[in-house]
Amino acid sequence: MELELIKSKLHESNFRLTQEREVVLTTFMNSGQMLTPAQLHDCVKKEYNSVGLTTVYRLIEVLTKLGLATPFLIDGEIYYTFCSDHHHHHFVCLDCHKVKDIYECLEMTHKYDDVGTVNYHRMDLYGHCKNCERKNINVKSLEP
Amino acid sequence: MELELIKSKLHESNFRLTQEREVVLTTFMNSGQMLTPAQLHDCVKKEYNSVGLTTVYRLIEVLTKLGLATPFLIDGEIYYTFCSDHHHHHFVCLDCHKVKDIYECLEMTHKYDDVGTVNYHRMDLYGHCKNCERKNINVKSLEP
DNA sequence: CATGTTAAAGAAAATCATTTTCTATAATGC
DNA sequence: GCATTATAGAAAATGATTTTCTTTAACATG
Ligand SMILES: [Mn+2]
Ligand SMILES: [Mn+2]
Ligand SMILES: [Zn+2]
Ligand SMILES: [Zn+2]
Repeated sequence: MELELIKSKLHESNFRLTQEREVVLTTFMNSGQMLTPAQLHDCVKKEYNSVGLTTVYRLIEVLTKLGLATPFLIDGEIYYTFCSDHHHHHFVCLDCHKVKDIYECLEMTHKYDDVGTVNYHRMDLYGHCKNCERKNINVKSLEP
Repeated sequence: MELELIKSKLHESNFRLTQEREVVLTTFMNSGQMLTPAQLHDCVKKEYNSVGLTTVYRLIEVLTKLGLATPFLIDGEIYYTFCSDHHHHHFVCLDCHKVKDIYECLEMTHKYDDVGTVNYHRMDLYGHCKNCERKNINVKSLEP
């Protein structure tokens, strides 16, 4: 999903397209991983300097409301990842925190009619991405 | 899952079975819903009085480590529900916060080998339980 | 391209959930 | 019982997030 499309979505909802938002949004989208607000703030500071942490919090709030950011609760910490607003699932690497979208959905929702009305569902897979797998093998091979 | 089994699990891990823990644990298990630590504390106070909030926090921490409590992130709040430690999925009612276990699992994990190694997954269904569905229909029928 | 309107930025302060500290108590094993 | 040690609970500390307030800049309008 490209920046221009997101910008038009913000625009549609009467949010202004400030320079700060564009900077944070670009960093967030390009990271490909889940980040805490503080981590995102750090990433932004590396490239551009001085965007307030408050501004980062506020953008994450806006994106979450619009369905463009998804929160993950890992070990008591809340992380966010940028997301398109079409339904999909996620694979999260527990090492590097990279997130991969999984667009296959078994649409199993209807199978659970007996519990009540299912409005939506989410499925998260947790593990280790191929990149980190490789690294971990190399680390192990160095052990005594 | 009955109380005695949980108690033996705690015991195995060298946790002491205090009166306070038994009280909080019983309340937690019987609630059938997800609760914030503060909400659980309130529930406990209704029946027995005076168990410290700190104690509630500590029990939730212990249970989570043992895989006997599952956290849910709903609208920025972290809720916990008591859980058996066998893999299963959940249906959460967005009205009353009751949680239903779903023991069917499609074991689809292997299908996603291409993203990396999947250690575990979770699937959560969100909606409205039959009880709340009924209530909501009644409420609607009262509208002008 | 002014200009008025208003959302948003940022700094500082406030809030509030959670954790830590410390002492007294009670659970456990012998 | 008795010694050992984890835990309860009160109070304080911490720290993430939110709120407040003033200044700035985005946007619509003509
Ligand atoms: Mn996504
Ligand atoms: Mn469960
Ligand atoms: Zn990885
Ligand atoms: Zn319900």
